[in-house]
Amino acid sequence: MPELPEVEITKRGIEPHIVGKRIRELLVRDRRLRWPIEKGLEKKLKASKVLSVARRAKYILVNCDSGCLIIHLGMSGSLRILSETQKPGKHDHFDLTFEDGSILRYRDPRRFGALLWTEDNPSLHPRIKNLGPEPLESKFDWRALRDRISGSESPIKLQIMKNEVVVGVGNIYANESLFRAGIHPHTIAKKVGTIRSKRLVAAIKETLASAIEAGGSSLRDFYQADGTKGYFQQNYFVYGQGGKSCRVCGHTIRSTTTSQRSTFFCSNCQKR
DNA sequence: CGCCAGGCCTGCACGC
DNA sequence: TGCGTGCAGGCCTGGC
Repeated sequence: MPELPEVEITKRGIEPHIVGKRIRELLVRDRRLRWPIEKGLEKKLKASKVLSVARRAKYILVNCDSGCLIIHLGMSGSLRILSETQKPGKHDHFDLTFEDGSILRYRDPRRFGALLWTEDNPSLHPRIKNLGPEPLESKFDWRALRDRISGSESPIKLQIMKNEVVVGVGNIYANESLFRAGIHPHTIAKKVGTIRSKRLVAAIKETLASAIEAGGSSLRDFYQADGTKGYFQQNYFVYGQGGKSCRVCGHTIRSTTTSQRSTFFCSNCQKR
């Protein structure tokens, strides 16, 4: 499943192949994504030019001269560049084809992803305007975190997974970041003070940055933008490691549930 | 074959 | 009653 590092890798992967190109057509095979692809989008995109590609949270923004495509990969989505026509698979729901013959192909077996469109500034789009800070930007610091969680009685793990607190931290990296910060996932958020807020922010940044550097670790169904398989490193400290020995201290990694999501932690390394 | 994973929006339940 | 907050439900399908 693409988390922020995978989305960033995908964005970097497609960017050089589509910026500056003119769109031949949008070919939609199945409109039924998380929100149906709006009717008539094909017409709006015809002969548009791609100006730039950006990322906000887990959304990929394809800026065109006629408006902005907003792409979300959901849990099983991927984008890749094809240099020539290839027979589409069962879950290849749309293609964006270019005048030079190349194709940006979207695949998403579970259809939790989305293709949205705005002719406004994309930062004003309803899906984007209420998002919290980007984890890798300097604006996301311990004060920003503390200001958003200081009143909360809910577990810190839930807070860092909330998009209003910080974007791009899904279940895998929430578990990993809390391990790196030495904080038990069920710690009540408002009990995380200054020192631990600093540690947690640093841990989130390190965890995400190193995953991006590694080329995007992920679950099975992630393909890199060029179509080769992702690295599938899965050398996580705690995520998916229930019952195994902690790589740092040797204690057994515990697994539990937090609001219906799987949670992993080392009870020796992580304190409440 | 039944269940689970995952992101994230929506709607409900709860407490002041 | 109203509001903020927390949390469960639902979407979907491949893989165990």
